[in-house]
Amino acid sequence: MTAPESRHIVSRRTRPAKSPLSQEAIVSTALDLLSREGMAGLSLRKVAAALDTGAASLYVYVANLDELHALLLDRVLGEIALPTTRDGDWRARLRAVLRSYSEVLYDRPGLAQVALSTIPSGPNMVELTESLLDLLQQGGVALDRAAWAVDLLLLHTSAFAAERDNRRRSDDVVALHRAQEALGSVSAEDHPHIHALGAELFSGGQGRYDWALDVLINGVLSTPRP
Amino acid sequence: MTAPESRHIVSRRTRPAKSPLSQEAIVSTALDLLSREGMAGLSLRKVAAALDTGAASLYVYVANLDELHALLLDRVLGEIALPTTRDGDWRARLRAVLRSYSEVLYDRPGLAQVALSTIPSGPNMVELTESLLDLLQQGGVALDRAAWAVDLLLLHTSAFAAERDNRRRSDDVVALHRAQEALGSVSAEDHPHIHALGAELFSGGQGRYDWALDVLINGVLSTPRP
DNA sequence: TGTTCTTGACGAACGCCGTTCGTTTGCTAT
DNA sequence: ATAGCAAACGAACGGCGTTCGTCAAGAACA
Repeated sequence: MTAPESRHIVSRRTRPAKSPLSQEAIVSTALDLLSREGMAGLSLRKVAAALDTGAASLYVYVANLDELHALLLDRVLGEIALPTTRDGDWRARLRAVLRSYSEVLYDRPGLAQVALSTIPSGPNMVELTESLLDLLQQGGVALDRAAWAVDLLLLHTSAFAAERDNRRRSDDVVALHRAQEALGSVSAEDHPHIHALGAELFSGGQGRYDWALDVLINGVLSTPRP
Repeated sequence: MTAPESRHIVSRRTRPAKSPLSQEAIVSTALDLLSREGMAGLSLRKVAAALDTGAASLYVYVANLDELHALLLDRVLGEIALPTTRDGDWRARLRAVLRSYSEVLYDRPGLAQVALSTIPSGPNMVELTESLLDLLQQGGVALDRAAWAVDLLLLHTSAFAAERDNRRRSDDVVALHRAQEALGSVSAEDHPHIHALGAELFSGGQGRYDWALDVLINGVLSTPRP
């Protein structure tokens, strides 16, 4: 018997096996599917099937697909390793948090796109935001500037993860090749810079990410808010 | 009679009215639909219907929906106002080009997302890339650094446009409100920075964009490539 | 205990979607 | 005139998110 609160979601948990369907169970199952097949292979119907029920049943716990996406995102954000100390190099810690954020997104194909099309408000996002604000503060960034900087850093990192994610999709491998050919075969007269660069335009993996992050941090440190 | 090339797509243009269906016509029609209803209201079936035909007919000129998206994107990039002079303030010109890029994406709801999930290789993208490389060069940025910077600037601007785009969707207006409440009601003890910021976390429209762009430019200028 | 009320579960259906297949149509070149 | 062939197209396949009406089971109450 559960507590006899006047009236509230009580969700008979008293059943033994065959998990009684809950938002948690739905998100967990969806996360499984996501890790294995990516966003493309994630649908309410498939999640429901994995839970051995019909899609309509999910709507008791989840308003719609978008909400499920947001829940997935916040769940995943919980895996980010947040700094446990305030000693030493704040910049390294900031880099580590953002790298962790990036990896966590990248590990779930398509999730980075969700991060870019969702306004997150889950508890883990709150935690992450607070951590980043603190790190910037440690770096001497004033709080109002840090507010904008956090948004910028997260936006950039999400976009970077999404780009990396795209490049591994087999469709886009073809597109990448097309792009390399298109940019590699321009005339030296019409497009001297591109011509001079050649394959350089597509170079750089991890190094490029690190550089971009330093660009942002340096920029934040040297650009006061209006 | 058309030129008697041995064998090639000849596409009987000899018909008078009722446009004979071509990639150009398809992209134009899709662009109409896009501007009016956004990406959400854009489907091969609707484009085909607007052309008074069936969806299957489009596959002669367009490999699939993704390719149509890429074609749309590059077509739209053609509207960007590229600089016509190399005199004066290169920074202002760079800002103007990127602002133009951003506006052009923002005017078509959902197109910014496409820019983030497509590896573009169309002629207008080539032109834009060359322009940006040139602008950075004018600012004294070495070519190899500029190559990475162009990618970073475009990625950031696309992401920013996508974020702005999201915020206007009615669904996300609700989500935004939820986020404001979630961040506005945290305890001062657990999350002192967020608490101190309050509504500040959501402030800033154009000013925020301008600041972010300056962050990037300053960062690029002060961060050498490894 | 018996009866009503509430709410989770769920099958079926609606209206979309991208893409494929097989066929028909109409021009071109022989 | 006819053969060849690319374009056009109708129909269908399998998938999707979401809604609706119904059913069943536990809760609340008499």
